[in-house]
Amino acid sequence: MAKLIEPRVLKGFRDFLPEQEAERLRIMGLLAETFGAHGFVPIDTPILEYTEILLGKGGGETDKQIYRFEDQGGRDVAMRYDLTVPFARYMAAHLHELYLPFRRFHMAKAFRGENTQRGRYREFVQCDFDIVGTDAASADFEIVTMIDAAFAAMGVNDARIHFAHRGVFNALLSALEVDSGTDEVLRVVDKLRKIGGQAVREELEGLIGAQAGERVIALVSLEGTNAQIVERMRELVPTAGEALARIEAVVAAALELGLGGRLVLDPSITRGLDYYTGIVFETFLTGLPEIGSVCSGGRYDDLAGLYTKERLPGVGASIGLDRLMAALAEIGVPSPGGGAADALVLCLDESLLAHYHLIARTLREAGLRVEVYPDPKKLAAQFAFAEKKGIPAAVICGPQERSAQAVNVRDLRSRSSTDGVPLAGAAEVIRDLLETGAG
RNA sequence: GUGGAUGUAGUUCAAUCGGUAGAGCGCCAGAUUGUGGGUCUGGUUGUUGCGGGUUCAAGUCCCGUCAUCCACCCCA
Repeated sequence: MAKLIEPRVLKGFRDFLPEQEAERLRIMGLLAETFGAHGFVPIDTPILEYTEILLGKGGGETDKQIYRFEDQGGRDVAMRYDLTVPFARYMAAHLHELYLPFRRFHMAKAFRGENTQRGRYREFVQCDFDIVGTDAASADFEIVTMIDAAFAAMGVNDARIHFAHRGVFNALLSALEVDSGTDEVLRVVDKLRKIGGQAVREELEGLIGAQAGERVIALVSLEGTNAQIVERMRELVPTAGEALARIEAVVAAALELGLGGRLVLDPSITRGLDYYTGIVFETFLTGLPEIGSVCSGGRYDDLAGLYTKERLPGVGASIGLDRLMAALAEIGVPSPGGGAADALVLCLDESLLAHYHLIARTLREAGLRVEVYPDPKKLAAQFAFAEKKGIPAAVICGPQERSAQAVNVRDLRSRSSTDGVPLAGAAEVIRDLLETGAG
């Protein structure tokens, strides 16, 4: 016998069992609905791109993590490591077939060859949504409401959207006459919550000197209500008028729409990525902050500058679906679950197979999801199968019921049967059964 | 990529100084061939992640490797 190949999967890549995959599809469905309700349209792009398309924008670290190889035609190709860069190429390629402002969403897998950790995989699903072609505060705020609506749709009431504005930070740095190593400064500040104020102070001192470091710390440590923080920012960085006006507009809109409590102005949010130029977001679950941001994004003033001379400003964010689901599983946010089907037609006698499929079709026509068991196994085994698969009802029909044009309906949760139900009335009996169980 | 921890039955976990790998739960069969959650009886479960090495003898010690988790880095 040939030696068996071990059925293993690569580090950071995963198989999904039906229950997990169903849950993922369910959440993606909820997100698609939410996005659609805001006028966002779906797109897709290839997983594989010419390497030159993907490099260049990301910067050194992402370049190292990229999956790259030569294809069968000798082309230098790479797998997308996020959805934003391919989207930039997409906009440059199709600008003339589209319209502005363009709102799109894109839920798909991305790949990074970095080290794994809980909620961090090498193959992961991102759910991106962006509004391209406008600088308006309305678009910034719309992304906030979208994040809020998306988490609400998923049944997560635990999410806090932290946001800040790059402009405030840049204004402070230029007032301090820091013009080199600003990326470094951003990265250090980004770690504030993680490593603490003292560690950040020390690192900043080495980068830009003690005095400038103190001013930066003063800005990023601000706490209080959103309005209070804006006031203090105005005092600390008087030259950041435009950015502050944008922040105020978003804060005011959030207050008016009643999501003030879930939107937190947090000057320590900077985002390491250097293409952000305006507002930036990170979303945390209050029950599990250590898993990191489950939805991040921000405003960029030129999305596709590498591929077209058209200037395309935009704002968007991305939900890390795998990380989010890992977090929800850990916190224990219940998912409605729901069985694979509503009812299972049992098999008592192989010669009745056509009748079993007729019963199934009748029930399906009444709107139920029905599965037919193929083998005439012991009833106990068929019940156990249904239970394992999460099917709540069984339809039992032997020769006697068949001649009476009836079936027996069994509630697999209460283990009680309703015998002699006319076939025409079976759907209703099952529907009642489903409702009592749900309540 | 760097540093650290972990890896034993389907699952949760045990195994002393290196000395025949065990238990609960689950699973299978029967009491009960058309109605399974109870009880009883019997039974099953292992390349100890994988590959080498040391040893009379390795789950245990050593080296390598794969995977998971933690930190750094980066990020969703």
